[in-house]
Order: sequence, then C-alpha cells, then structure tokens
Amino acid sequence: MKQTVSLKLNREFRRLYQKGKSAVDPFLAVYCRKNRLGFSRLGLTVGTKVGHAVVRNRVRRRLRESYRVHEDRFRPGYDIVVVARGRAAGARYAQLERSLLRLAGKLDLLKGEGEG
RNA sequence: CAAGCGGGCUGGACAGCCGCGUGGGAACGCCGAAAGGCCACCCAUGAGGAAAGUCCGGGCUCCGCAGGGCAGGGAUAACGGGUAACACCCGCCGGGGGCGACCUUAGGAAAAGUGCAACAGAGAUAUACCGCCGGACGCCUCGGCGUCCGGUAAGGGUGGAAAGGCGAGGUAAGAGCUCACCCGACGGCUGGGAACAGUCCGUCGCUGUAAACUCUAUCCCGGAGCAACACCGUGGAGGGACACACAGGCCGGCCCGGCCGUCCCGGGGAGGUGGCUUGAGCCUGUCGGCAACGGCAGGUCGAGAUAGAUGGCUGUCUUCAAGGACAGAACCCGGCUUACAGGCCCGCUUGCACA
RNA sequence: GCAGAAGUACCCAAGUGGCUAUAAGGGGCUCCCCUGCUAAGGGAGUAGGCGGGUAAAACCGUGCGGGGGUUCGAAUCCCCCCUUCUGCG
Repeated sequence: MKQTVSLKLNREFRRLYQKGKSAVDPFLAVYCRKNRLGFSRLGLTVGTKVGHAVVRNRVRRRLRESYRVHEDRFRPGYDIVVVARGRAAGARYAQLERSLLRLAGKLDLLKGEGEG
C-alpha cells in the first residue's frame, strides 16, 4: 500500500466510531472521516467473535488485499476503519471484496468515473 | 482374504503474475558540505504436530534474603533404571479385561489412632428375629402345642459388607471345635538386583473407606514474570545556577503591536532500542544398553514479528474431494492433556482358504 | 502473558457424601382480600427439564455444564475438557 499508512492508536479508532460516517452490511462495517494529511490511513479490526486466530488472520489478510488491489480507486485523505462482522468468517474473498467496494461507494470514498 | 492389535511417518506438490515480514548486497537514483543515510532492484529465508489448553518440570531476568534445625505448607506413592528436572519416559512385578496380538491400573499403611457406613435388616464390629436343640412347668384329641430358662451362627431373609470357603468327622443341636484341600495375613527357608514368586515349615483368620482426618517414606519450599529487565527519552511537574533590565529572545523586510526569563540536573509517562534467538538444538554414522537413553566422530544453522509478516488470481498433478482435518510462533526448552479429514509404511494376533 | 471465580426449573438461587432435589426459598402464574378503579401490600393455591407412557393422570427411565474415576452410594470428593465472567499490567 503505497499511499496509505496503517491506523494504530486506540483513540483514533474511538474517534471514528463516535464522529465518523459509517456503512454496514452482514460482512463488514466501515467507518470513515476526512483527515488533513493528504494521504489515507486504514485500520482493520477483526474481533474474537469472528473466530479463532487462523480465521481472524485470514479475514484480515483478505481485507488488506482487497484494499491494496483497489487502492487507486479510493479518494486520498481519509481515515478509514473496517470492522469484520460475524459473517465475514465464512465468506469467500470475492464476497469480501464486493462488500468493501459497495460500502465504500455508499460513503462516497470512491473516485467518480471522470476522475483520475 | 477377512476381522483386529500395536508402533511410526505425512498433514498436498509444482509453475506463472501481483503483494508482505526479516537478513544481506546495492547504482549511473535520491538526501547531505562531508561522514554517511535512504532506496528501485537482486539474492536468501519465512509457523505447528499440536504453535492450543496453561496442567507439571526447568532455564533466564529482576526484587527480597546472614547460616542451620524444628514446626508449618505442598507434591508424589509397588520396584529397577533414564533424565537438567518432572506428576514424564522405558523396563519389570502385582491387580483387572481380552481366545489372542495386547490393553488398562492415584498400585504405601485400615494389625498406631480418630471419624463415617443412609435405607433395609433381629443384628453393622458386634447380634439370638424366625428357626434348630436341651431342660422345667402347664395343656393334650398323645401327633404335639404354649410359657419360662438355657445352648446354638448350620438354614431363612436384608445388605456393598453378616465374622475365611467347601467336604468329612463330631454333637442334644451346632460351631476351625478337629482333620484334609483351597484362600488370605505375618514370620522363617529357597530363587531374584528389587518389587515379588515358590508353598517346604510354623503362627493366625482380622468388614469397607485414607480421591475422610491421619501415619510412613521420598522430594520441594520467598515473590513476580520478557507487558520481566536494561538503555535512550520531545513535552509537562520538581530542584539548582545565572540574570533581574531603558537588557535580551521569538513573530515580522521595517515600524506599530503581540508573546516570552535562559541554562543545567535528576527520576521518568507516551514512544524508541536492546532482551530476541545457537539450543539440555537438529541430521548422519558408529559403539554400549531389552528399551527409555547415553558416549564418540562428522555435518549443519532452520521465523524473530510488535495492531503483529504466508494473501489474491490462474493452470497442471495425486485425490471421491485441494473452495473441505485440527489449527497461527510472541523469551526459550522437556513433558502431559485436548482437537484432528485423508493417505502411507512396519511388526504382530485370530479365523478361513490353498500349497 | 499471568492470576482467579462461577455453571442447579423461565430468572435469582439454597442444598457441600445418604432415603425420591415434595428440587428449600423468592420472583413467576391463578384466585381472593384491600380500592371508586389500578399500582403497591396481605392471604390461599399451583405447575415446573428431557425422553417414554396416558384421553388426562398415575407410572418408568434419565437429568445439578460435559466425560471419566473413587465409593455400597456423588450436585457434593478426585482428574480431564467446555462455556461464561472478573482482575493485573
């Protein structure tokens, strides 16, 4: 992920949960908020409810891959948090990818057709 | 061939494109006055048999602590060995199960003491309810019946357990009362390194429970845990030194205006660096040993992350199935326990068939 | 990473070797009293897991998170798991 840094601090996550915009489906919950850094920051959360360590790792890797592949389509300059929900454990990669893009579209994080 | 028993191994492989962690190299690239740093790119390497549960045993680190004994607490429990150590492993003995290969076993002491044993039953650590037998008295239809006194643990029924078992003798009826055989305990003898076995001899016949207290033997003994601990450490709080003003510094090209003491010390919150992977290591051969394991020789280095690196897409092969076993290192080892699809190999047992 | 605690009817729970847990007792549910009507309060009664069985009962088996073991006998004692919760930093 070339233009994106990962989001680590707990207080940054909490600020997004409280003040950010969100979109939800059975697989994922996405929170976002504009920052002033000029680049985006991504945080991934996969809680214990999703499954044991192997399942959580797999979900997290798939989410990171989905974002990496489509990074160019995201508008820069946002803090984004992606929370995996219960159904994500059994989901295939294509389902997670589609879900991420749809929720990002709802939040207007994706560039329009004409934009570079 | 069928059914079964035991042990070991494996836990998909290969290729292409994009992507990640760590280590090394690195320009004709970037930053820098330089020293040097960064980096495209290249090379190497990158989760498990349980990484899990955290149930035991250690290493390591810090804090506490003069030495020894008793008391107290905890763990273990046939015996012999292995090991750094263990509650683990190997061998062996005893008990239980299986036709067998084999499996299983918290397996010291109840005869040091205390406690507990509901219900049932006459009676639960000592008993006479029914019964059996004898005697006295009474009744009598002369078969017996009743009351009282006494003997008796063979029979009945209860129970997890009823005073070793069974047969014969014996007796009024009975009883290890006596005898033979069997069972068990203790002592002697023989074999064995020991647990133990043999049953030749003698003595005895005792309920169970110690995963109730307890006793015996052996071992252990302070606390925390890598988020330990060590080092660096912007800011803020504290202390010291020097300044005390018409000075000085910052914002600004300058004026006006606004803001502000300066430097040092120390312990340390966030954050960073070390700890951090070479170790009771792994592989091969050989020797000793039934084995666990050990000795020797040679070879070899196989993750080190820190919101946490192995993912995505595609093809081929093995496969019923690869989209489908259980499952992710977090300081490191030795075990135990628990979870686990499929596949492969070795040894053995029983039955059937054939030669 | 480390250290603990708990699990019993629908819920809260008592029971810590013994007769069948009448599954103690609450809450619950039904009826009555109280009130103009409610709430609160008081009194009486009642069913109560799962499987079988019955017209309904009676009755039988099983059941105290699960599985083993000790014991004549286990919710209770011992061992191994599962789930939930809490604490430390």
